[in-house]
Amino acid sequence: MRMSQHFGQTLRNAPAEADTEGYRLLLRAGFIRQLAAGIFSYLPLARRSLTKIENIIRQAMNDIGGQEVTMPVVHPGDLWRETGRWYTIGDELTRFQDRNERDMVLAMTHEEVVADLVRHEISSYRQLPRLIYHIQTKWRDEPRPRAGLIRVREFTMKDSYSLDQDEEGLDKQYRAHFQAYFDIFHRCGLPVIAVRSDVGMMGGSMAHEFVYLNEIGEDTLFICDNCGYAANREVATFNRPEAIDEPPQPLEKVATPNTPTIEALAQFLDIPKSKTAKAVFMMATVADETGNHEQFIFAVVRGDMEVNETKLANAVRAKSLRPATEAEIRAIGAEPGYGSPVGVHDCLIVVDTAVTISSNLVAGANEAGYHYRNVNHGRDYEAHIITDIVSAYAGAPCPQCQHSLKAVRGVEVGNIFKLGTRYTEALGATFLDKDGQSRPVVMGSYGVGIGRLLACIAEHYRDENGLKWPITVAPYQVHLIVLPGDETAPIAEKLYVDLQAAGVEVFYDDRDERPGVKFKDADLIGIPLRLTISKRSLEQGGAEYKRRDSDERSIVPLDEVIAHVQAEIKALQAVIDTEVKPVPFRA
RNA sequence: CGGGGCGUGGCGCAGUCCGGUAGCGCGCUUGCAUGGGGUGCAAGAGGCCCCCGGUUCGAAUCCGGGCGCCCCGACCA
Repeated sequence: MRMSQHFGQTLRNAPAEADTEGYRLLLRAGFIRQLAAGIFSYLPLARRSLTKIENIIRQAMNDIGGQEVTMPVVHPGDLWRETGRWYTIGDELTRFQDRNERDMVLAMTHEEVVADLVRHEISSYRQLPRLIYHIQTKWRDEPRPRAGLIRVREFTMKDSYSLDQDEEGLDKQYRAHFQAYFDIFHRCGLPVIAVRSDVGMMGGSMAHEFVYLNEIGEDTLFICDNCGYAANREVATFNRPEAIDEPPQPLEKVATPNTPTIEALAQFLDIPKSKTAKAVFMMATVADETGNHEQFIFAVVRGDMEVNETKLANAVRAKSLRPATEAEIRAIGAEPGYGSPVGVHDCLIVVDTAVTISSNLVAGANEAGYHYRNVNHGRDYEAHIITDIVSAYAGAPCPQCQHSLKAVRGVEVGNIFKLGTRYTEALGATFLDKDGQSRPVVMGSYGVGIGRLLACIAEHYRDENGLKWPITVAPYQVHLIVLPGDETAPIAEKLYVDLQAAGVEVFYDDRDERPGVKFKDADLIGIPLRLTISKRSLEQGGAEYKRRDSDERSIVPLDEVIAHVQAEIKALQAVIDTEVKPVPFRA
């Protein structure tokens, strides 16, 4: 492409809304433009990089047996009613009516359509396993888009769906994706880690996220530097301290004026927070045959720990949780700020395991200004559910090796889910097995956010002058600059033509601009290799060659330029290839 | 949904408190000079001051209502 013909310009000043550096550079270099909150246009440079990313993904998917399809962006609402998600998903699912007043939705994901296809196309075990995928626009009306391309409302995603007879087949395809995803991200030059994650609104039995570790991310992860344990905050566990073998003491009511918080209580009684039990009151929305209803949840955790709402919601199979009101708290016999499970009624008591192995805790007396000393689970109250409902924290002991966990931020660029039969059962997508038995197809779903991946690469490969694309995803391979001089123009023109004829992707700056402008733009756009034809370079015997990631410049004789460039591209590619290697599966 | 900020040529901003001819830098156009790190000089083009209503002789500025964008939180396959 001749830069004189190129659509899109570089900017000296980035628009004010750009807050992360990678986003600023993508705007300044003319890759993307924002149309509305969380809605972007991709200009030619970005489009070329996206196409390369997509093709890397296509190859990886095809390599594990994937077949590309395209599924619609607009779905009938009835299909989403059949799986129940019409009712369970809130405003992030955009609904509208067509001219005949039929309910429609904008696709935020495609499980429904896949299951619908499956029920029409798959009838026999002979047609399984299968893997289909597509690269398609999705719409999620996020409450708060942010950080440029990291969290958007309209986005392109590769999503694949595995179809199997049984769990065993699913596991095989799941593991194939696990490796394929590492291959994809490594070919794009992006370092990622895989972490266990919550299955969330997708439902299912196992899920991993692929995370690019960076402060701009909005996922909090807990990782162990010692053994490699890594998990999303939503599911991260840690090793509970050993039970303190302390004989139960008699229950004792004590006056504790003005101590509605654990902080104040521990200070007032001069005890560590770990010797207290904290009551957290939530209202859970639970669905059963009769529809949705609310259930009061009385969660008990040790005073030094925090309730993890995802874990709690999973423990009680709630669709959603909200804090209980003071009136609701009093209605079960508790008192805000002084609550304990001792003597409450009409609620589901969920107790964290750390509480059940601790004895003689201080807990509320369900009366303002009073607490009980020596509260013991099993003697003073019974839990309905005992499980892990607290968040891991920085410094907590690793569940695998006891080493101290570290909290880090990251961006989720991909995920893999074992869905099971949730969607196929709901839609009646069944097949006949060898024995003639009708069984639901077992599904997995696997996503990669394409734009988000581009944004992460931009964030990772940059310096103070601009972007520095890895060769595999760079919009062009070579940035050719021509500077004024008697012979420079015809030589550069010929080089431009010859490089392209040799299969090299060239971005040719043929504009009438000052040298400084051209060099600044080249650095900003970040194409990996740069060639300059100038009076000076010709005097020195050829073209000046420079890599974006190095300050070294060299002169390459004109008749060797093409071979040199091809060799350099190959060398850069080889560096990427060494990163693409098997990664052991961690469940 | 709660809290905060912002909305003025393409981009970045000043002007708003205290109402009186709409400004600056960058970019853009033209010319001359320059020609290896966003060059210099000169002359230009370009604005429903987010929208609607109100107050006023007069509103970018004051008042009311809306919309949009950004940040923090809530939320988030």
